[in-house]
Parts: sequence; C-alpha cells; structure tokens
Amino acid sequence: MANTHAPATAKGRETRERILQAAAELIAEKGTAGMSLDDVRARTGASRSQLYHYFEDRDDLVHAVIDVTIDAVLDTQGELLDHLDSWAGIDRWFDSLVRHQIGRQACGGCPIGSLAGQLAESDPDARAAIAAGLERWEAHLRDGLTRMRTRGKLRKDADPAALATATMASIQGGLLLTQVRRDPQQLRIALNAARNNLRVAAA
Amino acid sequence: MANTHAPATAKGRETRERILQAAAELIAEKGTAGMSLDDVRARTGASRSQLYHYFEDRDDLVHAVIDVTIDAVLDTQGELLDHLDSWAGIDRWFDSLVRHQIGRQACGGCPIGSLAGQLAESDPDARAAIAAGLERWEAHLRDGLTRMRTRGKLRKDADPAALATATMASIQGGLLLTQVRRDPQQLRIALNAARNNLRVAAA
DNA sequence: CCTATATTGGACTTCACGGTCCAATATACT
DNA sequence: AGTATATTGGACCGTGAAGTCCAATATAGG
Repeated sequence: MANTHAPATAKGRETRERILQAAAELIAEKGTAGMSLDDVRARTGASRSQLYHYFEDRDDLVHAVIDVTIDAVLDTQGELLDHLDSWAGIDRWFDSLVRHQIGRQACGGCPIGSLAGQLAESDPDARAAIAAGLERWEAHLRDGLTRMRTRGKLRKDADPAALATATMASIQGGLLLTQVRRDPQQLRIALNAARNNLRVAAA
Repeated sequence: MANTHAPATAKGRETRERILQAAAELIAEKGTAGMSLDDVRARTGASRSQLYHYFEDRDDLVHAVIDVTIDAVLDTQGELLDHLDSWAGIDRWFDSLVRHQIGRQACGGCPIGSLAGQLAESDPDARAAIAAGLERWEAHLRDGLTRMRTRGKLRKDADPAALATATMASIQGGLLLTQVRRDPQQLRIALNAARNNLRVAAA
C-alpha cells in the first residue's frame, strides 16, 4: 500500500487504466509469464515510474489484470447471465458463447480459464481470485436453475449446484478443445452435451 | 538437427533421460515459462554442455517434454483405455481419473491441458503436438463407443465422435475446476454429467 | 592398446528484465 | 500567485537466464 498510489486526478486514472488495459491484452496474447513490463511500456508509451507509481510491482499488476479480466468476461456476457432461468435463456447464452468463439476464430480460449491454468499452481492468491471469479460466473447459472426448479421446470430432486458446475466444466473444456483444435465446433459439441445433461433433470 | 546428438551410448541415453524427466517435472510444477535450464541443471547435476549436447535449445527441450508428457498421461491410464467399449469399462475409467486426482490432492490439473493453455497461442508447433496428443487420447474413447454402437449398446444414430469430444471436454473442464477449487469432487460432478450425456445415446 | 567419437565441465558472453532513485514537470487547491 | 502534491522521464543497477566455446575425460570398437 505504501508505494501504490491510487490515482488522484483524472489524468492519473487514465494512465492507470491504459497500463492495466495494455497489460491485460499482453497477458491474453502471450501469457502472464510472457508479458514483460517493457512490453507494457512499449504499448502504452508509459515510463517506468508510471508503472511503479500505480502498481506495487509486477505481481500487483498481474493481480489487477486478473480482476479486470474477470470483470470483462462477465461484462461481455452481460444480461444473458440474468436470464438463465429458462431453456430459451440458456440456449441463447450457449449460442452467444459459440458465436463469440467463431468471432475470435477459436483463438484464446477462456481468458479466466487460461489464467487458471497458468497461475493455479504457482500463485495461491491468484488461484483464489480466479476461483472467486469462476464462482461469480457459476452463481448466475446456479441461481437460474434454482428458479427453474422452483417454477417446476426442473425436477424437485435436481441439484442446481451440481448442474451448474457440470455446465461450467463443459464450457471450460469445450473452450480448451476449441483453442487447441482451432475449431469453434468443439465448444458447440460440449455445450450440446451440457444441454443434454440439464435436460435429464427437466421435470 | 546439426547440434542435437542422439545419445550413442547407454550412459548418454541415461543422461538425456534424466534431463528430460527433470524438465518435465519442473514444467509440471512451475509451467513452461517458469522452468529454467538452471533449474534443470540443479535438479540433475548436469552441466550446460549436456543440455546443449542432447537438445538444440530450450525450445527443443520443451517440445521433447510435451511428447514425453503425452506419453506419460496415456501410459498412466494404461489398459483402461482399451476397454472403453462397455459401460462398466467407462465407469472404471472415470473412477480411476477421480481417484488419481484425489491422490494428488487436486493439484496440477491435466498435464496435457495445462500445456495447452500455456502454449496454444504462442507456439504453433506445440499446439499441433498437443492437439495430436489429445486426439490419440480421444480416439480410444471414440473407438470404444463405435464398438458399442456396433454391438447395439448405443443407438444406431449415435455419433461416437461427438460423444467422445464432449466427454473429453468434461474431463478437461472438470480437471480445471478441480485444480482451481482444490476439490476433486468437481471432476466427479463433471464426469457424472458426461456419463448422463453418453446414456442419452444408449440403445 | 589406440584412436575416433561420445560425453562432460565450466568459464564466458550477452542481454532482457524487474526494480530503485532522483529530479523535473504538471495539476489541484487556497 | 504560490505551495503542496500528483505525475512523469529516464538513468542506473543487479540478477538471472539463454546460449557459445574449448578443452578435458570417458567409452566403444578395431
């Protein structure tokens, strides 16, 4: 906290934001270990001082990127996440995920999942932050499924928590296969299976 | 090829093996970017010359680790992979995967999947090698399912390729969640869902 | 045993990177 | 305007890491 100054002026906020944004892009492109502070400087035109004025050190910046990445992923899905309490809403959500992968030509996988694979073992704090992010994400689905059960769309003995977890696994795994095989259909296949599994619990 | 000598003596083979083994462990522990050649030297007592005698450069070593890791993953599952043509065989396989995660206390995720997340974007050759490895893995299941369809255990219109892909996605996603949440039950849940999806195609 | 070749030790070079420091400049506030 | 504070530029440092080179030693095969 000592060295890290929160921006006090509009200009400062803007600089911090530029740095954070560039770092997030670079990490998405080259991985956390692949990003260097010089990369960030090159992309933003910022000076060394600026980096260390707004962030403790490299680690602090990476952690900030994690937070911003999680927010970005959830933001991208926007209000789709608020309507996961109907089969139609879930289908729209799945479709949008697949479309998004087609749009980026099957590159990159899931930004959160990628960070997880890179940091889970080596950085406990990062792991916790990523776990929290995934939990926020999964909670939307779990809540939606719970509402469906209440409304009688799911069997009374259905387990929304487990259904949501299994669906997240299909998403993450489907994105990984999509990324490795450079084929968005891999996600489609995984999501169709996830849908089947949800349907098994339909009333 | 010029500089890389294949070991010509038993001693040489042993040295190369030691280096490769240590590099694989280090990469599993700290990620590809986290492993340094000095780490490998420290763990093996090898000299710089030995590293560069048996491997072109760092990249060559990493690629060798990819191959060895894929083989190790498939070996670990052993003959379980040859009996994925019955529900009992598939269940045994799933159980063994979960048990394995419990054994390693939910650490590490899937060695192949981890490599994928780290290298898919930055190293096209690595991506291709990993894709080939996953394909070898998936083929075992696809072949098993195909045999099941032939024997009438699966519906005639079932798609073994898609079923196998969806199952792989659940495995990879389940392992990722297991790793991030340090909870092997995450894989269990994902595999139960995968099983449900397979059952939907049962005759 | 002798020689060609395989293997090994380790000094050395180069360089990218993270991090520190201090002084210069811009901005806010009274 | 004037002062305190926020912001910025950039030189400088230490370290770790990849990679080169050459000479020393071990091993195989005749």
